Amino acid sequence: MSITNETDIDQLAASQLSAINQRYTKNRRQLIEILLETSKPITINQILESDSKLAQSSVYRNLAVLEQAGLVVKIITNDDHAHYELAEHILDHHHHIICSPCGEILDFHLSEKIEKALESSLKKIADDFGFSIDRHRLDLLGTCGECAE
Amino acid sequence: MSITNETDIDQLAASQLSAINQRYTKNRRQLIEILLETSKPITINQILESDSKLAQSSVYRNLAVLEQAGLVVKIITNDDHAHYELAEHILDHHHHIICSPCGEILDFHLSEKIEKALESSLKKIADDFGFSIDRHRLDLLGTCGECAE
DNA sequence: CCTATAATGAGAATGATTCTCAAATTAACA
DNA sequence: TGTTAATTTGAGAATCATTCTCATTATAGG
Repeated sequence: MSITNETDIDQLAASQLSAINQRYTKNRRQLIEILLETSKPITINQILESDSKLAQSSVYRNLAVLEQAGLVVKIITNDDHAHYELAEHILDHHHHIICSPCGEILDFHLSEKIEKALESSLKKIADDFGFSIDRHRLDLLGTCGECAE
Repeated sequence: MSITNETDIDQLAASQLSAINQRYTKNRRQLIEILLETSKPITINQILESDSKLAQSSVYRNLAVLEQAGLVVKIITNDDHAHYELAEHILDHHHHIICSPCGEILDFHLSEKIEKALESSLKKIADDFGFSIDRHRLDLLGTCGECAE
């Protein structure tokens, strides 16, 4: 269900970007690559620290463009810095376990059974509220082993 | 399961504040009252607009204190402004349905059955990751009826 | 009523993010 | 493979929610 082939992702990225009249430039490709290499959501600072020569303003701008294109998801927590990762149709549907002290975010998966039950519940609830739903998100907030010491 | 009696909340607030060596002052009581009156999470601007004469810096400071005392929860979304509401042992355990266009947040409840199933799943996952968990949060992201028009 | 300590309010400082604009790059076509 | 028009880029300035500072005010406990 997840896409790992780089060519496929390039095609996907190009097509989703062109759908919103945006180009798949070298900078944007590099961002996709960095996110692909990382197994967890990362901050803009982490992207800038990875010797990528990307300008800060371009990273902000391009992550916003990639988010609009539906390729990237911005994750906001109580941490000062937003985290970014690839969208779920590229990775796969998952949730986040967040360490409040250090801000680190890791991905986890729910069993298919619970995920399904949850989704059908949520659908009903959205109807009751007259909302159309884009997605749901489930976060676990706590303290990782390292920060607990 | 939820507390609605104002006297009870005052006692609870006083006791949870004193546990972290903080006083239950007039300003802090007023914040609790405002949050109690509102049925949904609100922003600091909304608090300031409610003719409460509270100083902006005090509202920020006191909401942080109330959060540390475990009386108030700060809700961060993609909206620019954080939202605040009373903690779950005062209201009750619930989740949020968020309208991305307008930023409004409403509370919803999951059936007890699904909530239980979810909790036991999450407990296992936290163990696997070596995390100690404070809480989980589940958000529905979409567009409310009004914004859809 | 005193005194020590904590809380308050006004405004300054911080810092992540967004905006601006001249220079560089790209797409499309001849 | 030039030429041109439109988009993207990068450096730094601007924005704005939030946090900090500090003199003043309120509070708890003798």
